[in-house]
Amino acid sequence: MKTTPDRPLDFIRQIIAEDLKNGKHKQVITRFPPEPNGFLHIGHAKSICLNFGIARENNSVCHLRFDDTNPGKESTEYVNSIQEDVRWLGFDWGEHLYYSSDYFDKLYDFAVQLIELGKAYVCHLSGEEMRKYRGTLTEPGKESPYRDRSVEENLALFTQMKNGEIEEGTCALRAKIDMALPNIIMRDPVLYRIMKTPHHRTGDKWCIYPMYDFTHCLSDMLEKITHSLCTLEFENNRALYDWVLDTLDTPCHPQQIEFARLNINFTVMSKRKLLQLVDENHVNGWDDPRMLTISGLRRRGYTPASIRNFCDGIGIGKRSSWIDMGVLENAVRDDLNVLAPRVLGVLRPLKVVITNYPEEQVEELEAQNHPQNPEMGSRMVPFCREIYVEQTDFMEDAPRKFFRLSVGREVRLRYAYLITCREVIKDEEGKVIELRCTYDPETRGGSAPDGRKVKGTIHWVSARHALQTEVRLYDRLFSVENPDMDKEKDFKEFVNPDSLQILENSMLEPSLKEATTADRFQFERQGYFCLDNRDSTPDAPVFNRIVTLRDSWAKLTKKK
RNA sequence: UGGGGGAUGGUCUAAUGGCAAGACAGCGGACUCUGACUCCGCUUAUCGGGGUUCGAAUCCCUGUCCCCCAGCCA
Repeated sequence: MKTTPDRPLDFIRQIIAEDLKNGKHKQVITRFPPEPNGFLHIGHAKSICLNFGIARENNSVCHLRFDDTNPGKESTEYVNSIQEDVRWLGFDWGEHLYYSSDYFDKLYDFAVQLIELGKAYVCHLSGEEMRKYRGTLTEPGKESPYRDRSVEENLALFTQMKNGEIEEGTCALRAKIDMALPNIIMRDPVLYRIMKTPHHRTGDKWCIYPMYDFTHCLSDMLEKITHSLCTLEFENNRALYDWVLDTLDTPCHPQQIEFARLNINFTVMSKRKLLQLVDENHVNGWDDPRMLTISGLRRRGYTPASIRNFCDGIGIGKRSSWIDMGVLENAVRDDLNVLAPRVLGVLRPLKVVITNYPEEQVEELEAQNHPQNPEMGSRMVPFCREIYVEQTDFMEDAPRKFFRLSVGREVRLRYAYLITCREVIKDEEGKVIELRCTYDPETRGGSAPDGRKVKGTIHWVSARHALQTEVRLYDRLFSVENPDMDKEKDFKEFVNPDSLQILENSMLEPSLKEATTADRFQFERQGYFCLDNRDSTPDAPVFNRIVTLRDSWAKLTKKK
């Protein structure tokens, strides 16, 4: 993994480098603060790589902190999946696992302090009323009639709130700032609300819970975070972050810095929308291989390194941007190209009978596991009279540049023989169901002693030895670049109906019987594949296509 | 409309007063027992208008466009 980037620092790393250089900080501490209310997705991966990456580059630590201040939406199921995902991505928080809920006692004390300072009050405005009092973008708000309660009264009321003596929704603790400020966030924001909901960690202990803006800055401060990195939509909240820390006169004051969140085209990124896709069965769960959740990517076959490389490659900036899905796909290809052993697998089989090959004969032919890397060795693949080739590798009326099978044309069977197509067998409906070919016994291994050039090489599998499997081909989940763009239509109307294609009759070379869920393969000329970690069984293997190979032939034919 | 941010090829990122660079995409070519990989070449950008300066993507003024904020969500 890269620890010293060979490119210029992004603006956040520049700030940090400067802070270190001028002695503002001796070491940096960052944090990744997910709310445990859903599964992590590729957008979180960007933040994880940033925060843990910065810590690693500076020989420091990044805290994992669950921001669990809204018990109705949060659960330990999510806590566990988030830890698994961060670890899988290759990061380690060491001893530094924290929960905002660990700070509830301290947070409560800080709230009391604020009241004593005359900087917070208990407000009995209803939600509806509070909205009216808040004003609008252009008009200032009005002060709450409860704003000038005495410190004693506020203290007493806040204690009652804490003790469960007040019903949910009847009042809330608010900061006393300024109802006329143009930044609406600062118009006496709510700090604590009553919620008689048990918490997944603190149980029934609390019936008041602190709001994000109050919790986050103080949690950062308690953990001595130096740089608190978050996304752009929190820019307005920074004023409140700073206000809380300034008025409480805390021993340290972390710096919040905002960066642009990740957007990728042909997908949606918000937890809310991902949840809808799951709940309404547009996909099969959070870990559906078409989902850009970490668990979905893992199941799809993406490597942690490919996701890290992707995140490092897209950069950190402040302008909202859209990354092309192709960049993500390219990141796995790059990684797998080096790592993945090559095998032969026929996705859509077409039977070929080699008429001049002895009926009972079987040959074992040597095949390289990775032509660019001889150290990965070789294996033996069986060959016999009947084989399968890819349906798309045969064409009846083939154009001149189609370097594959057609009557009268000669191609090379990868690592095997040169064969020539002699005859096409069709069923009653005219569908091609079999090819009759002859082979040249002099070309064993794939090269012709007379030196004749054969342009096309195709993959094949011995019919007698083939491993028959299910293969799942995935395509982009949405058929438009930005599913959210159309305000008239729901984003789910743009789900790509062909995003999952199941092939039940694929024929793979027999060595794949040994495959495990840890393996990833390149099916030559097709793409990268792995065993599905959920549905595959030893008796009925299921392979997922991680990503296709680049296909300049497909590109060419599409153009015409 | 008040406030907070942002604008560099098709996309993303760099250049921090001194030759606008890289990646992805695209196009063309070389190589090839994977139409893959690799390699070579090419097309394409500083939001508009003023100003400061020998020199501006960068500094100043001005305009335009885009994003965020009116949850007792985070």
